[in-house]
This record gives sequence, C-alpha cells and structure tokens, in this order.
Amino acid sequence: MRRTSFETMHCSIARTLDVVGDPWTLLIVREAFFGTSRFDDFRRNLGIPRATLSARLSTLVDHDVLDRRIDPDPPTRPSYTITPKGRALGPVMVALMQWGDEWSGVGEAPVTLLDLDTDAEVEPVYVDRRTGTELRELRLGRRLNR
Amino acid sequence: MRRTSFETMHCSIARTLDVVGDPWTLLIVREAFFGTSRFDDFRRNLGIPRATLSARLSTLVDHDVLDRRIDPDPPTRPSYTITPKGRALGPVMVALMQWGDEWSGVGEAPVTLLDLDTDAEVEPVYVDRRTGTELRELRLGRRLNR
DNA sequence: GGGCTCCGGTTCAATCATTGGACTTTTTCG
DNA sequence: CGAAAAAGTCCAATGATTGAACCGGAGCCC
Repeated sequence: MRRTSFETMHCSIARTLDVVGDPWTLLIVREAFFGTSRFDDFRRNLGIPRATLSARLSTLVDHDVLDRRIDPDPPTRPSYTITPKGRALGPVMVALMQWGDEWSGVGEAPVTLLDLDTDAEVEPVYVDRRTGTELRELRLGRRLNR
Repeated sequence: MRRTSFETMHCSIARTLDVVGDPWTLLIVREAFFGTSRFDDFRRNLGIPRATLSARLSTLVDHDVLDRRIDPDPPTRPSYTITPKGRALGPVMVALMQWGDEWSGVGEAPVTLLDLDTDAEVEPVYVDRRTGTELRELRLGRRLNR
C-alpha cells in the first residue's frame, strides 16, 4: 500500500513531515544548505542510491525546497540549489543536530556551527520571543485553534 | 533491500534521523509528548495501522524515547510514556511545527504553544546563546571537528 | 461461571518503496 | 576523435506499509 499522506491532517508537524519526513530528505537538504549542488556530489557525500536520490530531488523541487536549473556555461549540468523555503528548514536541522549531539552517543559534537561573517561559534537556543526565557525550562502545552 | 542505517555516519543529524527519521515516528512522539499513553489512543488519534504502530512503539522503547510499563491497577494494560530523552525532542517538533505554519499553506496556525505554568502563549525563536542574535539573521556555516 | 466486549497486539497477502547493479545518453576533456 | 564522467533510467530482489482478519487475556454483567 502507498505510504499514508498527512496532507489532510490539521497539523503543521504532520504537513511538514509529509515533505521532509523520510530518512534521506533532510540529509539532502543539509547538503544543499551547505553548498552541495550537483547530483553526483549528493550521491557521493551521502552514499545514497541513484534512483532514490533522483526521486527525492524531484519531490524536493516539486515542493519548492530546492531549485533545479541547468547551468548555461559548461559544464552544462543540472544544479540543485536551496530556496528560501528550504533555507527555512535550518532550525529543524539545528534541532536534530543538537539532539544527536546530546543523546545519540556520538561523543564530541562532530560539527560546530559558525557565523559566516564573524567566524565565531554559534550555539542556538530556543527562547520565548516575548519574555526571552529559555525554552528548556518551560513546560509546554498547546491550545488547538478553531 | 533494508533501509540504509545512518549509524556509522559521523553526523548528529543522520544519527537522529536513524531514530526518528520516518514519517510516523515523530507524530507518535508528539502524541506521547502531549499525554497520549495507550495503544488504541495512538491508533485513533493518528490513524496509523496497528502493525506499523506496534513496530514503531517497539523501536521507540528500544531507543529509550518512550517507556513501556504495565499499569498495575485495572485495567491492566501497557502504558507508553515519554522519557527525558523523548522530551528532549521538543525543539525538533517545535521547528517542524513552525515550518509547517509558515510554508505548508495550512492557513492559520492550527496550534498555539502555551507555558503550562503561566498559561501564556509562547513563541519559540532560536537565538545565539552568546550574542542573543536571532538565528534568522545569521549566515550559518559549519566546522568539522576532529 | 459463561459469555460478551474491549484492548493490545500478531498474522496474512497485496502493494509500495528502497536498494545495488547494469545500462544509456549527453557532455566534457585530453 | 576517443575516453571518461555526469546524470539519470531500468531492472530484479528484498524490505516495509497497509488494511483486514484473527487471537488471547482482562474486565464486566448477569
């Protein structure tokens, strides 16, 4: 049977997972985020099978997370670049990375984030926009709208 | 062929996706996060097939994201509750939710987050711990450690 | 106690997705 | 020109998901 679609769920988490909720997709987005743009570079960096990569790139382009265009000047090959919508997945990747750093027994964090302008290390933390309180200490609940 | 395991990748995102990188898992964690604990409640709330739910719950328990124990008092049934390791996935779900709110065309945000103590609305934003700069405005790079 | 229902699964066949490898086509490079 | 690389497609084999049917123990009801 076909994988269940979450489109109809009235839930933003479900709808996001409908786009990026498979094992490979966010790794592809990660690569694109940090500059990978060519088919074979994705393939080599990730070790993903060609057919799978081809399928994922197509749906990412369909969802406007990546942009596919042919470079006019040689080498004349497709180039996959991240869109604003794709770049907005940064926080998702940061959150996944921090959880892996802390809980997956990877040891020392494999990657440190940097501010590209100042070259300083960056440590993202969630705070409440209004109060500035760190989210770590908040007990979160939810209210269903509508 | 079996789904590729990301265990050996020296990357925290990949290792996290090895645990929660399939379409259903994070929805199950979301349910557990907000209090669902019984097999049939997960099934009804999500519309997930029994066999799939059974498999996912098992791996989540194996990974110590959920805790399974039998309630001693009747009705004597298994109860799945979220662990600290599972609760630490909160930021991942927040990031997914915010992206869905903004980019998935869901309309008004279906859910508002609340501080359970004060009942005030909470809007989580990522800032750099050191500088307080919002992550949105940063151009992010990475440095590979080791 | 006997039957009924509910809950939490397991089992099954069908279909879908993923994988590794072989193959193709176009482009680039020497 | 000839070789090699890049970007896919095609294929058979194997897993994973799905919906439906089945199952077994715990409560409940008379």
